[in-house]
Amino acid sequence: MYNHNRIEKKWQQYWLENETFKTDVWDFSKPKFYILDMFPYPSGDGLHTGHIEGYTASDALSRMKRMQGYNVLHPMGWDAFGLPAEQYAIKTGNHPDKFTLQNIQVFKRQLIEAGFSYDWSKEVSTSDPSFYKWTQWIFKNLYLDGLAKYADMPVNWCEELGTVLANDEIINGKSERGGYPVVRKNLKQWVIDMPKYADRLLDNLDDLEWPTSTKEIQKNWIGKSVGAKISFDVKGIEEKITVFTTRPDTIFGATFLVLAPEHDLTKHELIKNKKEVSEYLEITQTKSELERTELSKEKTGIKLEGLVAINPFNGKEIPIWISDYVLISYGTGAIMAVPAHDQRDYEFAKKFDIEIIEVIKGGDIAIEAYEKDGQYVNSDFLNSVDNKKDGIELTINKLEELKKGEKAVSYKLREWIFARQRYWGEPVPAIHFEDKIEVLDDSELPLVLPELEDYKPSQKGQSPLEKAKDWVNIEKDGRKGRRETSTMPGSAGSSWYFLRYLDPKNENEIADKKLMEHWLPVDLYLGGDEHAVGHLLYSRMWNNYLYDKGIVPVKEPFKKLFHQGMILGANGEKMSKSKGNVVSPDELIQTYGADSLRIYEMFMGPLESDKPWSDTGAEASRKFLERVYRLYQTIKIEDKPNNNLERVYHQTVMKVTNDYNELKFNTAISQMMIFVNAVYKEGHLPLEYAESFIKLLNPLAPHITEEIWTKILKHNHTIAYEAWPSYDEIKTVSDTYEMVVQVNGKIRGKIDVSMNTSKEEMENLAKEIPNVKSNLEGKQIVKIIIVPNKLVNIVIK
RNA sequence: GCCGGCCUGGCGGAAUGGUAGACGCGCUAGACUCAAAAUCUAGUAAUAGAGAUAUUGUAAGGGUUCAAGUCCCUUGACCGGCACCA
Repeated sequence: MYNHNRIEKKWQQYWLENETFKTDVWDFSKPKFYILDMFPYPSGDGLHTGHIEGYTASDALSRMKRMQGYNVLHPMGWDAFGLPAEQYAIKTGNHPDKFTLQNIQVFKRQLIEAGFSYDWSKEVSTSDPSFYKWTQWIFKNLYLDGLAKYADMPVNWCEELGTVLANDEIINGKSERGGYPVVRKNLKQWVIDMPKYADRLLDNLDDLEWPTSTKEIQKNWIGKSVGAKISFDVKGIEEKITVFTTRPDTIFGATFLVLAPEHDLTKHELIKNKKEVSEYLEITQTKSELERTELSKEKTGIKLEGLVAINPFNGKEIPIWISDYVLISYGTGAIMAVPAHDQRDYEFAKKFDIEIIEVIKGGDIAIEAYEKDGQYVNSDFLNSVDNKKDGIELTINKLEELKKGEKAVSYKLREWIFARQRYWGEPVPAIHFEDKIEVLDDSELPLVLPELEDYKPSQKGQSPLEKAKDWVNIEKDGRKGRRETSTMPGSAGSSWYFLRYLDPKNENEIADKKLMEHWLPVDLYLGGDEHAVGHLLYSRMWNNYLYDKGIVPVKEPFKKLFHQGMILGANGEKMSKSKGNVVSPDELIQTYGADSLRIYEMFMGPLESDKPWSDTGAEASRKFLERVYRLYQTIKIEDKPNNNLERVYHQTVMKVTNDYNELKFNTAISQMMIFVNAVYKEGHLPLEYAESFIKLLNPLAPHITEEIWTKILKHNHTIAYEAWPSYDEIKTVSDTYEMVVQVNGKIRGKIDVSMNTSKEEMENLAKEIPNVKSNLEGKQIVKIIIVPNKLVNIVIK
């Protein structure tokens, strides 16, 4: 039995005292490796098993890379501002300010006790003024460059949380935090113009080594559609109605237009049925987002009497309707409805008895809309065109000639709603003067969050900062103004924190340019997949923007991305307090030790999969480490070679090295187990192998290996920078192998032969095996397939 | 509805188109022990057989191939994302 508590404490202290893992970022003499973890928000719950999982993986890779001679940057910090941290504080009756600091202390202790090799001299916290000075500075620049705007627009309002929310913070019409209802509301709000970067965020994905699923999620979220904008004249008035459509070629089937309820024209004075229209608008406005998008519900709408649109090609009059199935936030907020070839328009037309004109043959429009390809009919100049692509192109060309339309793209990606009417965030560094808005000068940053006793959200849409009257009302150059009282969302600080680790104390810029040039991009970014459309999109956008400004030298911040899977409870369900299936890292470290916990979480299965927890499995990892420790105490370690172990040793070095690089820790561990089993069987261990094996195990079990390295192998300093073992690929293969003999693909025999036996010899040996012989009896050999150094397959008839 | 992923023993899982089940857990038997734990040894996909061996077997069905867990098609279950996006 080894005493994990004593050994682990001792080495954790040693690493801290000796600053073993402090990175000299200015040392450019070695190849760099920047390996980044998604930093946690410091809730009072402390670390959970999922944190340990991802952080162990990145830590193991960091430790190997150091031993391989890389200058490794492996930092950690705190996503300390934002809704999660603030909600947690409110829930537990604490002030977020001190509470956050307290929680950070707990997290840091836990990370140290797990044996992670972070360089704590690079620690950052998003709620620290010296950090958020630069968050505000980036915002200021976004504003000056027209990418941050104060605009009147429909936003997501959550009454319960007392704030607006971004689209990625809403799941199925409810707030991600707390699951409260969210409604659409028109409000003046700070937004960041994500759509402006939509194309680049899409195109750059091709160059990133990211999981395909994450790329797909981002592609879907950006939701690029190519089509056309078509402008319809409205009879008798100046205003036109512009619609966006991906199928301009179906325009001869457009039998009505539909406007979103929020569309400007719904308030036009020539509308005859104003009363009914405003009644309809009122009903739709009180609906929550969830109700409005209920798919199962029947379509509703109302016809605008007194206004008709004109088809630009044939002058046909087209009625105009309002319906909430058209969204103001997508395209132009108006569509041309082609009921014959769009199911939604079809349902609407059926319900309100509107004409349905078939323009593409192939379906039966008496039953349903036909949305596939086919020959054009009833379509004037398009009737002779035989495919969709040409039809669309020709239509757009004609529209352009008539000056009635043009090619257009539309995105689902919307503005990032950037303000929160909450206390715990970076103050937006802007002042509202009577005539205009101004952002603060660099010299006025950071704009420090005022201390407030009562920081709780109000339900009237006002920020708690309104209460800090002295702070809000200011006079500048003789003009009276009011500070913006909204704060920034949680994702603000996390959109650029990876830059700050390079140079966390720099007071003059985000980070020294030379450092950014050397260290960026992040070589490997590890974290959960729940940030696929939030943080991972925002930070890409900010980085692209900073690249455009010449501040950051790379377009994309994270070259390679990896998501660890979730660790589930033993019952296969997500760990949660209410289900009572949560396991606590503190307890596990106390019982089994950090090394055991690390080994177990890496051995459970592939890093990327969700895996259920098992108590016996955690115990088994402890037993493996015991077995290793016992091996070094009981087996004879001598400075002389052992041919019986040579092959398995080289195989182990090769497999462990390759698997670590690919984050396949489960198979690396099983190979180390195979090696240990082989050594026990042999009863003897050459010194070279003994030392190398401890190096191989060190990244996953750093404490026990440091102990063995110094106490048993008698070295007088840390193993952290010892050279990583090398292997000889030739020595990984034996000189004999088990040749498999198949008859018609079924195994009929196996025989040991020497490597590189000739094909003829292989065939002859195969035919001599009794069981093969009897299978061949009386049969005709059709073909013999020989795979050198592997197998013989005899095909018979 | 659209997009992506996944499905292998009792369990976690392993398998560059070439011996399915590595490694570990659990279980069974044995050694050690007064006994237990720990440790060690052997066994452990199913069916039949004392055994050699044979047959079946990677969600279901089909296909390609000398050879399929792996490639292709169809279907199903589960997980995730988006969803009245024109």
